[in-house]
Amino acid sequence: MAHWLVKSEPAKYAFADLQRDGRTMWDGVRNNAAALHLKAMKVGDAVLYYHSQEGLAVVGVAEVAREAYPDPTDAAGRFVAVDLIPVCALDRPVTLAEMKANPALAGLEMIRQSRLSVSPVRPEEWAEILRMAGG
DNA sequence: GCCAACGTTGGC
DNA sequence: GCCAACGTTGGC
Repeated sequence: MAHWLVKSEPAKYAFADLQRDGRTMWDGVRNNAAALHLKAMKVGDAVLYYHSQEGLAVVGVAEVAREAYPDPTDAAGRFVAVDLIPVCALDRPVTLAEMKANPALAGLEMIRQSRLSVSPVRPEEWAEILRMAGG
């Protein structure tokens, strides 16, 4: 099972919205690198949910419920969407500042390339972030 | 609000 | 095919 991290502006779609809805279509990705990651996702893969712009922290865990399919919001048909379901909120959010300050996370893709909205997370990085969350 | 990073576009 | 200009994202 692979691990991922997705970003969302909480003002647009927060983790609480995903918990309320029970499931969401992760659409609107218009970046090729991010789209490649979406295409690599498998059902059951675990996904960290990060709040950008406001919060600046990983706040929850989600799971891939449907693998990549054509994004209905992309008229050109070049990009894909996946479906996500909520798993749990973190006991404590893990902030970007904390992650940047942790040498164990120096290689984290979302830190190395800050604009990438969908990025892979290594197993040891996943474990470290959950540890920081108090889980 | 500013700016850095980075992807995309378009002229040549 | 190169590269400058431009747009977008996202942290600060």
